[in-house]
Amino acid sequence: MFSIGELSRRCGVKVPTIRYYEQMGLLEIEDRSAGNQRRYSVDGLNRLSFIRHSRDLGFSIEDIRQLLELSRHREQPCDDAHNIAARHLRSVQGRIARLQRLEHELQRISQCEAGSVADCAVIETLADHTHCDTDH
Amino acid sequence: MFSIGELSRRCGVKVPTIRYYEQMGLLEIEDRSAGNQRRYSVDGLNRLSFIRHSRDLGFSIEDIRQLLELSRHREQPCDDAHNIAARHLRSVQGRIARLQRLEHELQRISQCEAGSVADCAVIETLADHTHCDTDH
DNA sequence: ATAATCCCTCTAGTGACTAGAGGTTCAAGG
DNA sequence: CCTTGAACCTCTAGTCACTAGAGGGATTAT
Repeated sequence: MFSIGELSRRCGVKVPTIRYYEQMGLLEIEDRSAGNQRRYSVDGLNRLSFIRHSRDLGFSIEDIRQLLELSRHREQPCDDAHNIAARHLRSVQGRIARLQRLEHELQRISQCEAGSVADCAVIETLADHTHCDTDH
Repeated sequence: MFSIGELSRRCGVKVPTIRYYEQMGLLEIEDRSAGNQRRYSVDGLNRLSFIRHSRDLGFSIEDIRQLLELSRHREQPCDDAHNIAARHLRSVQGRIARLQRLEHELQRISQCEAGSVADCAVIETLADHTHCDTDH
């Protein structure tokens, strides 16, 4: 049995975050000490690792709730899991594309060699969208 | 003089968002109608365009506050503006790099051809970090 | 027994909005 | 001039995934 602090150290998830996941219904407390402190088994540890890893990969709490539910039914088809992952992948790709457009524009306007605000491309471009290369 | 609704249409910023920018101290109201409604001049329109464009480029409200302040002093050197833009560019690049690692990993685990949860790479990988290629 | 560390619950704050309640003002048509 | 409907006003609360802090109780090592 682990205390919440031990679980925290083993999974690399902060203590208040563990309590937050519990509140969100991702992680049940299996037991309490006589003095009302949370006690976890290796099951809890595995479940929290799953949650942490999913969060690292950018899945939302809601996605994780569904993925956890799916993972409990080992004989079911895994299409739903694939759909969740595919949707998330598309969202990540969309964000990358958008950020790359921003990167391009920021690089361009950062090349300004002006000395004063009056001629500065950064300020100028922000004030007037027509100075931009791409949409964003 | 424009009403807040006109400003909204011209700048493509929603009405509550304009009021939010005002509350954040980015946009002052220049005038009010007899019945207490906001009235803006072309100055307000330019300022809101600046704000909107900066937001489109991903600058934070705090960054925009500083950029707006800088843009008022046309004779000052523009090093500060460049620093803000450069810092933001680095942050965008960092986010791109991280998202690309996620993309890679999500693509990899999405290639799973298993039919059931028991053998599904998506679920498997989430449960066990050692199945990953890269850090994230 | 005591001190240090851990843990408990509860509330509120973050950023950049968005939604809604409940009421007032404006502009156009009759 | 009067009515109607759209637009406007302020204020509060909700979003997401945490994080910080207050004010207390439990556990563990000495």
